[in-house]
Amino acid sequence: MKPTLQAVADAVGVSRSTVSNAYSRPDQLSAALRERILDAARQLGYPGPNPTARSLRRGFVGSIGVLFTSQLSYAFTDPFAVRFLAGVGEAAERHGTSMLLVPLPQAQTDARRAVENAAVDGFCVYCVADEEWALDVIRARGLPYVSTAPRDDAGADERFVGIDERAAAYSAAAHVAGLGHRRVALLADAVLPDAPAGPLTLSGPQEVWHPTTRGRLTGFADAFAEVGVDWAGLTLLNAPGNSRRAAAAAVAGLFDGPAPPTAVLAGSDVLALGVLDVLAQRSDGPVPPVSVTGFDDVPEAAAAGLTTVRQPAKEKGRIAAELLLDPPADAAANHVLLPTALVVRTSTGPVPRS
Amino acid sequence: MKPTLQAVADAVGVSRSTVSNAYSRPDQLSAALRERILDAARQLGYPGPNPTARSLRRGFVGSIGVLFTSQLSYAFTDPFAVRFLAGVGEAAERHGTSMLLVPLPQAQTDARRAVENAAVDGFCVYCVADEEWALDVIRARGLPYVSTAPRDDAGADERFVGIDERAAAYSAAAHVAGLGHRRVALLADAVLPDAPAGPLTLSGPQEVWHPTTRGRLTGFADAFAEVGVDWAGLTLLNAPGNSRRAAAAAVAGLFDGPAPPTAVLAGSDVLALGVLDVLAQRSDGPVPPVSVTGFDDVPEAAAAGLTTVRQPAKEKGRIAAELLLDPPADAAANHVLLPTALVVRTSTGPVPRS
DNA sequence: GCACCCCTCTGTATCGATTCAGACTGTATC
DNA sequence: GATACAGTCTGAATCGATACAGAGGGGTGC
Repeated sequence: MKPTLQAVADAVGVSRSTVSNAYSRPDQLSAALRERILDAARQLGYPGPNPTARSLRRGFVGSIGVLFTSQLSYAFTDPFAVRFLAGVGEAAERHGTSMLLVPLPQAQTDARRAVENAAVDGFCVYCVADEEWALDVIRARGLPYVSTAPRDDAGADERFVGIDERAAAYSAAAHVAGLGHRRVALLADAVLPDAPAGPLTLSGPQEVWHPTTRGRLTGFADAFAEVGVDWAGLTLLNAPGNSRRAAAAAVAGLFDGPAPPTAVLAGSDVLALGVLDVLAQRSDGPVPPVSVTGFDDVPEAAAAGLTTVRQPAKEKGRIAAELLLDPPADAAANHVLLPTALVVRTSTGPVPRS
Repeated sequence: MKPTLQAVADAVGVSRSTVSNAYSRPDQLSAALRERILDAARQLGYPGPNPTARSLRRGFVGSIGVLFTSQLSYAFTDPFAVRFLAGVGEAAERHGTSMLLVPLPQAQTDARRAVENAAVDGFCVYCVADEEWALDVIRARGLPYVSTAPRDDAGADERFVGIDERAAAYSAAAHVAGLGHRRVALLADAVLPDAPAGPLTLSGPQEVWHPTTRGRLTGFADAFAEVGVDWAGLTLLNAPGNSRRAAAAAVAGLFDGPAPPTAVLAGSDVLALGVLDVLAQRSDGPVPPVSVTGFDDVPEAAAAGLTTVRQPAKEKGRIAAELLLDPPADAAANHVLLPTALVVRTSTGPVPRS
């Protein structure tokens, strides 16, 4: 039987309240008595107030949840997610708050249950898929949250940190279009739920499922529309799972046709790197170079010479947590749009003369 | 006022127990009543049993803590730590358990408090510094834990997952020694607490502070002792913080003397990569190449051509969590030693003839 | 000398659930 | 027809703390 606060109280001969105060409100009792209590606690092996009981009574937990709407293990595989987590961790650390990483089971019901059961004071929702149901649960629990994906029906007061996905993507596509590319493939994760890796036909970017992906593809499309390439003229590829492997699977056979694309615009660096992997392995004779762009500017991108759109990953995490832990009084400040920048490296170049 | 379980009970006209059972033990009531209760709950906006209250009564929380005895943000910066976390996450996911990342404040007292206050069922202790005090707290709380650093006074039944640090380090050093190197520098983190970056004099590896570092340096020393280079003949460098920058600071000026080392053995890949950074920038005329080895075989190591000792990072995390969540009946199986392998790449070579 | 206040400490109510022994009903067993 | 038993549901006890009003004693101001 582990000693309780009551046991310490009995040992010292004071009331339970006083022992509690010795731990949580030292100013409420004399220093001498406090020392006696702490000594007795040490003697008894009392490890301090039970965190769970304390949370129940106090009404808060002292930790924030980070929700990935996908495998938790994914979070550590994706370099962008890792940097995001680093930012969250930094802010949490500063506030003396812990981070709870909540894995979501595959089954919808269990996943719901997981969000319902998480002992946290709020959530940073990092969306890699549809998250509406999760937000419903969080709202029902009356917990605050910060979202990182644009949502169509977001209330004005809803806390959000993100970027202008469309404009950011536009900048990359405009760069590629400016280099003369007209036969172009767009590669992205979560274009449609449950679609396999490979080509996909949609009547327009507005049909794209995931809001982040939708924003980026819209930006790509807009830039090419301006140079006379409409949506139907672009090749759309789905790469479910946002991994190098998924990218490789998605572009399989892409360059073997009679008029292969001269550029691939990817919705993330990870996908772009996957494409570069594939291109690097195509050493079957002299092939005209293919331009590739990514998105995020993860650390690996620089080494690979990848042209990409930089967004401040760590900053995003930091601000998300900050918005949760220390919300600004001004409601407008709850909606943060971060800057992005096109980073041109060696993976893009002019269209080769064929 | 958020609805409680009692409110739902009142609405339906049943006892609190029955509502509780509707959520936690569906077999304890008729399906019809259960539906009525769940409906009422939905109507009232009751989000399910309060996790904290549930944990208090049930006696467990459903999450495990991961303790880094350093800045939490470090955990996401160090590629080895990230892979370790990925492993923990994988196991946690499989067990439907959440992971709580606990940031430790600088101040000793606050750090103690943080471990005392973490609402978890057990700890994976990832040590980057002295952790004895943390283990004391955890034991006082009566919580199970898994350690990943060798401890001298570890009980036989103490759960542990790690590698044979000495033997692993020995293999790297023997390789370098076999290449003919005799003027060698050893570079490591946490050689002594609070020591600045740079050279350090110790009478032997047994004086090294951190047990992991101690094991590795002992292995290095053993290999060189066998070829006639004793401890005093080796240059010891401290790189506090285990970062590329720390490595760069530690080796500053190292190669400018009359008889610079021809090889640097680092206690981690991150440090080794820092050394390679420095060497790459020394383009001041033709310098004889310096052999460098790392430790861990993080993803970046391969790209850099770094000779290193591979240890299964993700596996380590996975097994640590597994040991915690599903301890083997056999006490001996609580002590897991993982295999390591020397991976020879291009960063090591024979001593240049001068 | 009285009123007032501050400093310490106590006692009770409360946070929101789960547990478990039992009450009650209806059905199967012999 | 009595006994046993399975299936449902209830009530009180309990998990381990914190909050808050207030009691009691000593000091201060006037």
